[in-house]
Amino acid sequence: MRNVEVAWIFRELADLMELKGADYFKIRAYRNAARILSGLDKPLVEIWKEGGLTKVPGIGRNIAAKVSEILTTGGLKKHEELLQEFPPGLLEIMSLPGIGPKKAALLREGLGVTGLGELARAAREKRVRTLPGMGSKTESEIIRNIEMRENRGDRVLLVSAGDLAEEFIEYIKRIPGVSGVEAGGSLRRRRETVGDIDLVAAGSDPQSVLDAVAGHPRVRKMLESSPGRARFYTNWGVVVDLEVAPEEIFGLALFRSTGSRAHYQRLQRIFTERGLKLDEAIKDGPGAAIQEQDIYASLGLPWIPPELREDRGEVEAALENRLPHLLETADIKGDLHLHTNWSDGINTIEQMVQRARAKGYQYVAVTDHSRSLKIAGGLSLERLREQHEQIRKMNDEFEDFRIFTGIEVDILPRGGLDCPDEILEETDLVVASVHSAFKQDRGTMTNRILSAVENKNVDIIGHLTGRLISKREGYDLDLDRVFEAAADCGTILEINASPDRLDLNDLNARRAREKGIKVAINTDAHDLKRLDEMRYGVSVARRAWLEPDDVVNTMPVGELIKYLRRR
DNA sequence: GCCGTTTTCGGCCCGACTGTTTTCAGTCG
Repeated sequence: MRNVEVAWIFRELADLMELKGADYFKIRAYRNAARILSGLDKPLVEIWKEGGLTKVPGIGRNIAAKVSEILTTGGLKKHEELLQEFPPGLLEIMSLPGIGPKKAALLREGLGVTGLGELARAAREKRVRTLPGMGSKTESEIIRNIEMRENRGDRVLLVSAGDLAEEFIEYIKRIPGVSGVEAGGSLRRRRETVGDIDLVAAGSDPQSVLDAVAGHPRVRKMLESSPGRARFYTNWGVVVDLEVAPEEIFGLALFRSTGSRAHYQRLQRIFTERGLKLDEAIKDGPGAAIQEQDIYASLGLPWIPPELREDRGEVEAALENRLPHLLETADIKGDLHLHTNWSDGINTIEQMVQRARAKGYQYVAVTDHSRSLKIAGGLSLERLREQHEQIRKMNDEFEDFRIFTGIEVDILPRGGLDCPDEILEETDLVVASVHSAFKQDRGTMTNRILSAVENKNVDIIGHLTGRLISKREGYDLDLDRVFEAAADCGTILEINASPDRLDLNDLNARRAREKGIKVAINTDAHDLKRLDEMRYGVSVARRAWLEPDDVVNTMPVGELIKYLRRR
C-alpha cells in the first residue's frame, strides 16, 4: 500500500469525524497526519517495520496503531464503521466548494439527499433554498459546481495517473517475452488530467501478457478484451488500456496511442495529399522495427515531442523546421518558491536545502507565508527578519549553493502587499500571491493583482489564476491586462508545479511567452518529497512550447542574481 | 488526536469573507 493511500484513509476519516461533529483538535490531528504521511519519502511499511512510526512528528500512539492496522489488514475499522453511518455520497457533497460538514448534514437531514445527483435535482427544483441559511445563491453555486464536476468525468490528475502507470509498467517489464512498455495517450502527452491510462507493450505472446496483467493486485476486473488488447478497471477507479504489439510495430502502436486525434488526423491529411498511406509509408524497411522517428521521417519531418502533439501548430512548425528546443527538467537550476516549518511547511530550511543540493540545484528561495495568512503560520515581520538573518548566516557556509531570502507575500483584498516595501526591498526574492477573497469581481481582482505586478519589489506572481484542477475554478480575472502589465514591468509569472495547480496552464504559459514574459517554474513544496514535483511544471512548460531561455530558473546563480537586480 | 527541561494534563485555538441575515453561522486558506 502506498503512503498516499494510507493518508487518504486519514483524510476521509477526518471528513467523517467532522460530519459527526467530533472534537476539532482530533480532526485536525487526523488531517495533519494525512499531510505528514503523504509527505514522507520513505515507504510507510519500512518505517513501521523499524518501529519508527511514533518517531515521526505528528504521529502519536493512536495514529501509529491505526497505521499499523491499515498496513496489516488493508483497512481501518473505525473508518469503515463511519462510512456505514455516512454514505460516501455525503463526502462528495462536502467536497463541493462552499459546502462543509454543517451544510452537508443539513442537506441530508432537511432534504434527504445523500449524493451529488440527488443534490443537483433538489437544487434545480429550488428545494435547497427552503433550508435555513441557504438561499438562491447557494443553490446556483451547487448546480454550477456539480456541473463542473460532471464535465470533468472520470479524469484524474496527471500525477495519480503517472504513479499508477509506473506500477503497471514496472510489473509488465518483468513479464517474460516483453521487450518494452511505455505509456501512450494523454499521459505521454503530459496533459494535466488523464482519462484512461494507455499503455503499449512490445511482446511476442500478447495473450500471456494480458493474462499476467489481469492478475495484477490493483486490477478489479477486465472490462473488455480483444486479441492483443484489454481494458482493466483498477482499485483506484482508473481504467488501464493495454495494447500488446509485436516488437516490429511497437513504434507505430505507440505513435497511434499517443495521439492526439487532431495531431494524428493532421498528419494523415498530409500523407493523403502526397498520395501516400501512413501504414504503407512506414513499411519500407522490411524486417526492421518501426520507430516513431521513421513515421515522421517518411513525411520529411523531424520527430515531434509528444507534449506538442495537439495540432496547435506543431506540424506546420515541423514542416518549416522551426520546432522549439523544449525545456528539460535537467535545465532547471533551482526552485524559487518553497515553504519550511517556519510557516506551514513540514521540513526545516536545512533539510529543504540539503535535498535541493542533492538534486543538483545551485539555489533555492525560501518563501514562507506573510503575516496575514495566520492559519498557515504566516511570519510576523520580526520572525521574517530573524529567518532572513539565519539564511544569510547559512549562506556563509556554502561555496557552491545559494539560499535566497524570500517571502510569499499575500496580495491583500484591497490591493497592496502584506509586507512593507522597505522590507521587500531588502529581500532577495519576492513571490506575491492571492490567498483570500477569491470571489471578488473581475475588475477588483484584476486591479488587485495589477497592484502586485506593478510593484517593483515583486519578482514573481505565484499561481496566477488560483485554480485547483477539477476542484475550484480560477479567480475572475482579465488575463490580457495582467499579461500586458507583466510584460511592461518585467514581472515574472510562475508555473506552479504542484500537480493540483499547474498554474499557469499550458495555454496561458504559451500566451505569456508570446508576450515576452519570463516564467519561473516552482514547486511551492511544503515538504521534501514535493520538491520532486518540478517535472510536472516542466511538462506544462513543454506543452507551452517553452525553451530554456524562457524560464528564469534555468539561469546559473550569478546570471539570475544579475537578472533580478536589473528589474 | 499530539505534544511536552514550562512533561502526563491542559493547551492546541486565525480571521476575512460570504450569504444569509438584521447579528451571525459556516466555510476556507
